Amino acid sequence: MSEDLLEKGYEPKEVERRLYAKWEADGMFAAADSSDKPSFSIVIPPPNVTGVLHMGHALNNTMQDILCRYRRLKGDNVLWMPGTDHAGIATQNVVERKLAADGKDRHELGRDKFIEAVWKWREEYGSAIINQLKHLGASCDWQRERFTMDKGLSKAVRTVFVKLYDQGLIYRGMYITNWCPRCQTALSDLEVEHKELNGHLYHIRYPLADGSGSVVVATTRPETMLGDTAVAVHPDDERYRDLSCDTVILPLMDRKMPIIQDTYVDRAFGTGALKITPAHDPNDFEIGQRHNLPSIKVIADDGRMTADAGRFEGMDRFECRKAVVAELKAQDLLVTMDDHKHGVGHCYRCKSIVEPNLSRQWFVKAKVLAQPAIEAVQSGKTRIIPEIWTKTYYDWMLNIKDWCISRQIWWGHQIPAWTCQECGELVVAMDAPGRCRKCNSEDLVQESDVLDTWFSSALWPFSTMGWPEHTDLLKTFYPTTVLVTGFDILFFWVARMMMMGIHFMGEVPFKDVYVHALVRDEEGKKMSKSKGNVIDPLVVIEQYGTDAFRFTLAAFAAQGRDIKMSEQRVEGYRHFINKLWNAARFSLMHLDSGHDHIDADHISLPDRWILARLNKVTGQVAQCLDDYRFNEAAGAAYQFVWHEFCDWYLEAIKPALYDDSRGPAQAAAKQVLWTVLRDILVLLHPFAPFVTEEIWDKLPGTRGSIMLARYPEPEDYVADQDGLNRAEGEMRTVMDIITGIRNIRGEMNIAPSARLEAAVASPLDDVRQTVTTQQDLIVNLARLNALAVQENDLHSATAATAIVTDATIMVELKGVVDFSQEAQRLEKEIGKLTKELTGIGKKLSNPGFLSKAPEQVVSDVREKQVLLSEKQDKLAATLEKVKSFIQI
RNA sequence: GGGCGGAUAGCUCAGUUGGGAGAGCACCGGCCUUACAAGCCGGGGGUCACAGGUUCAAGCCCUGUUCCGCCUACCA
Repeated sequence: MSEDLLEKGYEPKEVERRLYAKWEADGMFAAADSSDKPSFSIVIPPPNVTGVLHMGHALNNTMQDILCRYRRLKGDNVLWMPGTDHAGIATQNVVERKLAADGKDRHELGRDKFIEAVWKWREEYGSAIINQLKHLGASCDWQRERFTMDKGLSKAVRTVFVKLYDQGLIYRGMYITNWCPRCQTALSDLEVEHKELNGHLYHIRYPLADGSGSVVVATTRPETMLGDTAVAVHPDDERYRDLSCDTVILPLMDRKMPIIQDTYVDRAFGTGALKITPAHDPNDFEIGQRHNLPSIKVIADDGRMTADAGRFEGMDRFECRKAVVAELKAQDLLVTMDDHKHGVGHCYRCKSIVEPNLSRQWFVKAKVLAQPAIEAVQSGKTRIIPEIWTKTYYDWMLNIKDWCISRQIWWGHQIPAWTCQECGELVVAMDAPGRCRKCNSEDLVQESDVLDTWFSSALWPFSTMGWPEHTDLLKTFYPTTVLVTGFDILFFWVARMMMMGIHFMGEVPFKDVYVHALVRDEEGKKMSKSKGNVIDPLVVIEQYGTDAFRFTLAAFAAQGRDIKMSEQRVEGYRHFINKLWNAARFSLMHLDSGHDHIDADHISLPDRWILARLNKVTGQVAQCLDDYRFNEAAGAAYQFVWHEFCDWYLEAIKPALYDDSRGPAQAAAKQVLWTVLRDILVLLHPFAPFVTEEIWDKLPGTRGSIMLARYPEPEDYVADQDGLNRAEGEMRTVMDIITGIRNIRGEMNIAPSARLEAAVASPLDDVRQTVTTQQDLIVNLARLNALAVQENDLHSATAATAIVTDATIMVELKGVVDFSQEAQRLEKEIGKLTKELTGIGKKLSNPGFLSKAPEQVVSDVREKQVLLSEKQDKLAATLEKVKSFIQI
């Protein structure tokens, strides 16, 4: 017996800490810069440096880790590139809040000091999420960890910016953008969250300048009228064709402005007259450009009214709205005020209501970059899985708008552009130019804006591998094999990586994109702090162990469906981990050495059967993982280990293991047990890395980490493949017989301790032979006294009968049980058969079925009908006997 | 407004070319059978949302309806 017996229960905490440290120390996660092995690479979706591990991270990284560990076992050179994102606005907000707690704000500190404070903050707290990933078991190549603000990545960012600018794909200009008055920065369209709010639609009368009447306009934001510079109507609108005057007077401001005609106006909405505020509405801005209208900015960057708002100056924008409405009412210019539901943009970071605002910003001409990114997916260079997301991807890419990349914050990559203070020349360059190239002045000032965080993330697949240098790493691992990500950042991130990767590397950044679902709470709601329904993965890990948690995530990760997480489910998989542990514990009691050979001449039916099953299941699990069907992979492994290996195989070989007189048969059983357990560990390792490594370490005959093991291949076991395949059928018969007897026992409440007499009858020679050779096994697992094997059914009035394929089982019950129970049991069984036979009969009496269904299907159904009705007849005959016996 | 997904056992969900409705948990009955009571053995339970259609045959394909959920959008 092995000396390394396992403890009675698996205690994950200590094991996880110890093994992870060892893996890291031994460099088990390290990728080779170049290698003869096939390459497999994943770049991690870099978590925000401010982040704490949530369920989304846990799922996302568990999947990546399963793939990486699996590919290592398959023999690949695996790179899992880790890192974090500087998360511009998010991080700045966090640090600002921290300053505010000390009664300070960033403007007091100044830009340089503030950035210093952010770096300091990052040093202190920024590795939190990395440590949490380690708790999850993530096998990232930590030596290569990157940060979107580190030196190399910053260089990549500047290089890309300069190139795109030189190529005319980046430009600067005054445009309407989404503006967050709280964060005081522009936001991209994607960073705005639209929520339906109950507001009002105000109808306001604008008098005609000649006093002959008025035009009524409708708006949801009356305060913006202070910045109106025109009223627009549709050119074909009859209502406004014959106005006596083409000028109106803007109420409250007494400003004359034109009535213009533009086809943008929807005649059916409101009154068909649209007030135009070029400085505060994106559509109005475009109309304004078309008609050369002036823009008057009445809402300042901080959300307060400007001097151009006249007497409303200094008011908050919402306060001003009330004031404007009140004045309009007083002047009898407010025609109606209707309830109106409409979408309102909110800042995705601070949830403030976003204000469309006119400002000078930098943009990327996205359409040019999008086209090749569309084609790459169409041609299959990049596959999106599940495929359903390709349509979403196309839709967005085809309608893509220019990407506003400048942000008016301090934390981020400062835009590498300088303006000459003498002549106004704009210089875009990698580094600060010493002099103006035009006027030679030394007085150059760098843009204060920084880049959108997603600009640097877009370069992640190649910037982390050393680009713009031509590194071995890039050669070996770019394009990456697969990107694993949630659909919530499909546009933010995936689409932009596609664009940048193709543009700068000339190749797609990843061959596959696996898009997984969201993790929700038990009721299917999104987890959020405000709802208080957040389940902390670290708490789950603490309570149930990492392996149980990972297995749960994998088992529930069906493609295209959100996961509802509850602790109860994790508990179920903890049981599984414990089951594995105990199975290993049992095995180790009987294994004292490794085995590189199986004595095929002495292996038993259960031995051959479990090898055949292992063979199939390893192939199945591998195929599922290759197809990103994590739940099926986990399910197949679970079913095999628990319900085939533990429930049947281990029970079946116990007699051989305990009986030393069996010599070669015992030896063969140990060889098979060792082999199957070894491969089960490897099979499960990607899902449950810790417990498998811990058992591996205790398993005699294994050397080094399980991470160095080889994933089992079909030809690994015995040469006799036919024998293996036959074993499945033979074992099926044996198991059916055992289950049949157990069923009688259970249904009739016969104590397990009661040893029974049973007989199996079959007209088929090979069935009888199987049963005869497996007599001991059946006697043992069905808890019999003796088992007779015969050709013809033996009708006993005092026996219970069960019928399985090609065999009849009889269990003698005389003196054991009350026979009325057996009559009831038989009636129930016959009832089931009758129901099934009715369905089959209907089918077979349908001429359409007989003539049109494939021959195979028809004959299968016929065969089944014969089988079932034979069974029914036998049971009916038995029932008669039992009844007559009762009457006696 | 446009688009997408879901509706299957009490609960959570699988169900990949249309051909015998499954799992886990929960529930009921019986077991401390020398790895495991975090276990073992057995069992009950479903008009596959609704209405049509295609087909010999539909949980699966088509059309429509209802109810959830999500994404997206410049109707002031």
